[in-house]
Amino acid sequence: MRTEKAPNPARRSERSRQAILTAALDLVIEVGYRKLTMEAIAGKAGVGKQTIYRWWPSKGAVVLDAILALSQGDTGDSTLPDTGDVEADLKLVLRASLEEMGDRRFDVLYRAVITEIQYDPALTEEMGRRLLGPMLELSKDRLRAAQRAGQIAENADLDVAVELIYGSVYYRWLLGTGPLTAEYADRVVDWALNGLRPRPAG
Amino acid sequence: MRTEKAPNPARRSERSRQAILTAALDLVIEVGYRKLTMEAIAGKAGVGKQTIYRWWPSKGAVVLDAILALSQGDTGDSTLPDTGDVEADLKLVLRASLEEMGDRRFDVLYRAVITEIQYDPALTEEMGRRLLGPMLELSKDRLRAAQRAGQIAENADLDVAVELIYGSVYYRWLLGTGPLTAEYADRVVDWALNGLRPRPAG
Amino acid sequence: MRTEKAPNPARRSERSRQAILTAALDLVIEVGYRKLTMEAIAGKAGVGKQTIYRWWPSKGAVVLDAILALSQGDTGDSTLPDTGDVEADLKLVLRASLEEMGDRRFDVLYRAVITEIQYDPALTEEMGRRLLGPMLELSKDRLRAAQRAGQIAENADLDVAVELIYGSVYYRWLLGTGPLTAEYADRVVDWALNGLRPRPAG
Amino acid sequence: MRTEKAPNPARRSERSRQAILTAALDLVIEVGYRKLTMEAIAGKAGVGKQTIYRWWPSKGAVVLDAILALSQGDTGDSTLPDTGDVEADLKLVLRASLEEMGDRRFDVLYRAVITEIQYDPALTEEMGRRLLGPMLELSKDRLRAAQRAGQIAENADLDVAVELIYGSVYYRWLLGTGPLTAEYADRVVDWALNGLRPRPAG
DNA sequence: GTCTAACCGAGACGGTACGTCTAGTCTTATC
DNA sequence: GATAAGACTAGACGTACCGTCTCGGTTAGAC
Repeated sequence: MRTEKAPNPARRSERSRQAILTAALDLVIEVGYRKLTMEAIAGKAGVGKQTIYRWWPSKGAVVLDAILALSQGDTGDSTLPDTGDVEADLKLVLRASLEEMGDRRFDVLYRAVITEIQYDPALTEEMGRRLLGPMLELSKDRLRAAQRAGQIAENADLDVAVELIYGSVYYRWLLGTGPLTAEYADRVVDWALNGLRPRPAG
Repeated sequence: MRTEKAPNPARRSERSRQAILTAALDLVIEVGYRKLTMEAIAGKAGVGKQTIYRWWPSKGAVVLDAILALSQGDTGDSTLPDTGDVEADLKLVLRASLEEMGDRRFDVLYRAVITEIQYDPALTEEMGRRLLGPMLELSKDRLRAAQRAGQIAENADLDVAVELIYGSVYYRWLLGTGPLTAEYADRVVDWALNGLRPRPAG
Repeated sequence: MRTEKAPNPARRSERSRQAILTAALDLVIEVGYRKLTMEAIAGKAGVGKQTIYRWWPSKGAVVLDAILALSQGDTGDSTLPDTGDVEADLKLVLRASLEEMGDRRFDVLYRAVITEIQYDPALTEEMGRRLLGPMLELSKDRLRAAQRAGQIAENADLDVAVELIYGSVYYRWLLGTGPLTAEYADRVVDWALNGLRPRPAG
Repeated sequence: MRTEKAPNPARRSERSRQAILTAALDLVIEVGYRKLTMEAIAGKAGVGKQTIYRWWPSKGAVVLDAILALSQGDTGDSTLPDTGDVEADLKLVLRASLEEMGDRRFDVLYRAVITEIQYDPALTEEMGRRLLGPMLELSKDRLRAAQRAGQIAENADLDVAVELIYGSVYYRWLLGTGPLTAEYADRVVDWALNGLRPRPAG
């Protein structure tokens, strides 16, 4: 049996933890994920390397934690806007997402994490649980409200619906198959919603 | 002025080129992309490192080339099946894609390339031009045929349509937000197509 | 002015002191001096590292103390054997020394300390005062007795004499220039004594 | 069987070799052996660490090589002075040795190597073969000449003789049991030679 | 059919970062 | 206040690869 001699979290230095996350964030934005090194993080944070390795298993885990600390509360318990017009609301939200993706800092950060989760199931799970899951859930909530309002078919598959929408923009963003414009966001929402609307009796 | 002293492609050793691509492919599947090294490729291919650097700028470029060599002809001039039933045809095609994604070798290889293009615009361009573009075009061709057959609305936005479909499955595949089952492929096609069908007049 | 905040020796834990010295001794013999670490000593002694640093300035000081505790009393107030035959007595003593040097535990321990005093004058002083000085003194005492017995010249330089003898064996032992056999001990005593004997008048 | 993939000495960079030895020498004198690090040597020599590890197994091996390179030729094929008076000649030589030991650079360097050979048999062997052996041999040669000249007994044990002499001064030097003065050198030679002289017949 | 420049395999090189280890200090809770 | 425990900053360890740079040894047009 494996007895790794786990460190005692009660003794953990909050000051160091903060310094590491902040340094990681600053550096990944400054030099990019590929050129981000544990040594640089430790140096900038004024921390021994061992302190990083004690609490995180990898560079990717540090950066994911840093991002999560950043977006903490963003999706905490908020909801999407609900003006009564689901199409307008979704377009608004999606345009905001695209705008984020156009922000260099967001772009660098999220590409880093998404790159990393390709090779680390534990990170994938955490990413899904703490970031992507809540985000999709928000949209599903909005669609559910639309369902109750009769704007969307009773039997609509909301899981698929949100993935149609977000999948499209992530596809373009990650694979670079086309420009990420607000106009594109609108078209995606248009055609995705088009299939969700209640059918006239018949 | 930049005088790179470009190598003369006429003198390029075809034997070495093949050995490098084969070695890269074998190794990336064997040890994963992260642990793939230029030295290992050179060693396995029985080739000097310089020979690799002479013809490729980076590890990612080698692997992309290796993949492209693999899938050469796959999408060359073929078309998607056309049984007259666009829904069935697309489901068939999408199920096949998901099956590929479930194949460890494909999975490792494609994640490697997609990871890589996040940090290299030149690779992104090549990937889009030689792999993703043609793939999307095939589906659009099939949808155009469906349009002609009246199964899909005249004004349907086919660019968006194919990205709704492929975006969904790539989203799940890359972000790990859910299982990639054949049943899921069907649901995606169902709801994506649902919005594309011609509306009854009025 | 230097205010080191010296610890209060009155409160020193005798139990810890013993445990540390014992652990140090065991470990240095087990793994060798180079691989001996303060952490290992602390761990084996069931003692905090700080407790070691509080009472000893360095690893070498601990080991020297451990050795001194070991050989405590050995040279305390004893004398060398005196059978009346100074040559035989010295050979006996020197053979015993060589035998010790052949004992792995003694060897490891003493090499450790001798290594250490090369870089620490305080340790050198302590080593000389508590270990080497008394040892040389014993031999000088025996030679003085031989002088009184007329076996050794009145004017013989006893300081030099004992260093001729011990210097030879330490030289071989530390520099590895030849085997440390009993026969070698005899030859050393033979030729060293040879120059010390009283000259026939003239 | 062990196949370490040995480097090819033919390809060895002489420039790097020299730079490493010089840097090691400078640094060991500057900061002492204990604080000498491979990284510092590499840095000062303008060399990758791997280049050091490729050709030397340890820090001690580098320093020994550096010293050997220094004293190259010193003992190459030279002989000790021979004025006809063996006592005077040996005193001269021994005083010179003591003077060296008083030179801080020599002192630091030789203590480093002697420290090191306590833990590395391979270094001990090399040290003996290339440095100590030749040195002792020189003195033995001089004593042999004295034998031929009738100043030393026919049956004198020259191996023991030189070790009596050098052993004494190394003992004081390494164990710090007394001052290393020219006067001490004289006394050592006096009493060591005293036992070697031919006995008057009878 | 030579010549000769470019490519080739090999691998040493100067570097950078890795992840581990230990030093010596600092912190916390216990006795 | 000394202690056991152990987290902390610091920095060297020895290894792995990077991408560049020689080295001879082919090898393929140009003469």
